[in-house]
Amino acid sequence: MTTTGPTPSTDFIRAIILDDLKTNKYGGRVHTRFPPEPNGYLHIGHAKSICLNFGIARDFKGLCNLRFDDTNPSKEEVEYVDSIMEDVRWLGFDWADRLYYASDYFEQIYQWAVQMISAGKAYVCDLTADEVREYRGTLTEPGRNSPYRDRSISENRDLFERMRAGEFPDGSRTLRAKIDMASPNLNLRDPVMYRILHASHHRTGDQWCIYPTYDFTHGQSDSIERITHSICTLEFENHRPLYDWYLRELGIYAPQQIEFARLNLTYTVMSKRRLLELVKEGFVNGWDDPRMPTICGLRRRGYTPEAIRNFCARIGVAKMDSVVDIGLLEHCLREDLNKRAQRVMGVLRPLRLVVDNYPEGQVEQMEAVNNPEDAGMGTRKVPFARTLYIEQDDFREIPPKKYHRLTPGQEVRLRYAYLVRCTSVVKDSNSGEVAEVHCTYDPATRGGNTPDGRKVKGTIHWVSADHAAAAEVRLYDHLFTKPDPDEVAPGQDYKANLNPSSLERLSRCWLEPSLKDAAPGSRYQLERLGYFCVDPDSKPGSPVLNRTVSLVDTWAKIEKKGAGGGGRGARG
RNA sequence: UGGGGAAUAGUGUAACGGCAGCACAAGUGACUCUGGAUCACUUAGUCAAGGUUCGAAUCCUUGUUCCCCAGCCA
Repeated sequence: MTTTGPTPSTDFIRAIILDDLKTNKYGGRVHTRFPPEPNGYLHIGHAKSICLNFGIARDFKGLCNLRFDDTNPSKEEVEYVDSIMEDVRWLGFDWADRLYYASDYFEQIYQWAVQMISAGKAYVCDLTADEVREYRGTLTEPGRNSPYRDRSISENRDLFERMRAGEFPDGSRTLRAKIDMASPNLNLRDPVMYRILHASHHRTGDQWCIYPTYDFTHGQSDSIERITHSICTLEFENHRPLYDWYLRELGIYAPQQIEFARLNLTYTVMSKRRLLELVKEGFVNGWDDPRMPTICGLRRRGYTPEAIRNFCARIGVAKMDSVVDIGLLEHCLREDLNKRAQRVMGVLRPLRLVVDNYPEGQVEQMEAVNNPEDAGMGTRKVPFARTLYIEQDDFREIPPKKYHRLTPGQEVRLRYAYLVRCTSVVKDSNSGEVAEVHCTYDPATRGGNTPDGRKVKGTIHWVSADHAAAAEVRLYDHLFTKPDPDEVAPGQDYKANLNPSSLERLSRCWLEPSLKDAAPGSRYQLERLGYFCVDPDSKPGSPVLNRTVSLVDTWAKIEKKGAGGGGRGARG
């Protein structure tokens, strides 16, 4: 906090904690928890919560638990708990030996339910789900008491015991809190505490056929773990009075719940329901599809934990519903990758370039800088020869205004190699498209230097045709075409805004030879193109690259602005 | 039409009765062997109307808009 750089101002939650520390509210303790339900993969929204909870523990020298809120056996699976642990760890956080499951507390929670019954604060209700809804009333009308509300304590105890023993079918009865059917807060209209569910639980197996609801579990779990600050999202604000009521009636330790606004991002969706739908209906290739906002998707895309953590620090924490520009996430990514990614050359859409006056069969090893931002990363050799590939975009027979690249008569620099001047083009006899470009080089400019001090506006990348490694490159764009995917015509849903070109596969790309056996997961900057990472689909000798994010493209902006004037792409 | 929340540049977020600041985005220029990076500069804001005060984004009143709640989901 007292070191260099702008001091991040404390968010409203840290302000509360600071204050609690001052008043010694929890004896100087700060103990938070990250409580996911294992019913899906973690996404960038969870990362915000993870950074908040673990970050607070780190900042205040406190602790943060990982606890699975696994109270609904019908939706939860081990696959999800494994992935959640992997993702939290990958993000750089450690719960040490404090891994908990709400299901570990089932017996205690059951005993608390019995205690509530004995105190006359809970009853077994025989109403069906539909009837419960009817009796609940509406937003503006009070509800009515259940006809089973005044059962005797002993009858309630007996019935609840028999619920546990499995005597009743699913949905036939519930245990309900006896609070107030006229409460303006619907959560307080005799909420369900236990439901009958003959389902196998991922941890407790068939030990139980009744399961506590989240509402009757969450506060108590926090209480058992002596959580001081129970941080959750806004939609649980209405539930806080209920949690407080349970804790007070039970007479047990009560943490302080603080709600913050969940993260929303432009051009994507964040709800688990929707992400599941995209996976199940095949709109993406699994939870770790690089287009997904899931942590594993971002990881496969090439995101770094540092970039995600930095993003979470920059978006702040508040109670206002908001939508963060995905451009900020991309900015944080570029900022991190710029510092650490090794530079290499690769051509995505190849166009043959023949250097006519370069000796046939000659090969020179050109020295290239690995990272201009970090001299410590050293240099490497890149082979140069007579026949090269350059990017189709880097040649125009009829150049638009301000075009600095290769064009008949104009000189450009081949990065780290030589200055060349285009002399002629060869066109495909059928399509009429440019198939090959011929040029001559200036031997005095070896390494890309200009001994005579002459200025060259354009520098383009290249690979030697005989030495390059063939690769597949996958380009990604936003998953949705609109910043707000919910902006649809009547009768349509968010899927109508799915971006049909969110994935583009280029199968005939050429990379400099050093990338031939690049390890999956490693990240590079392909100069002038963007940041890429090696996908697990790669086979030895045939790499597959994902474009993590493009470089800021000033030329594209200029070209777009001048639209209507400049000629279109050479590749059509 | 019940209850609970929230409103500050295009976006996100500070300022806690005392000069409305920062970041991203956008724009302009410098520099450059990546049209990258970097640097400099510019545009742009307190939901509205009243009130209290020497002084209001901040306190009070009224209004407006948006979000959440009628799962035996979390």
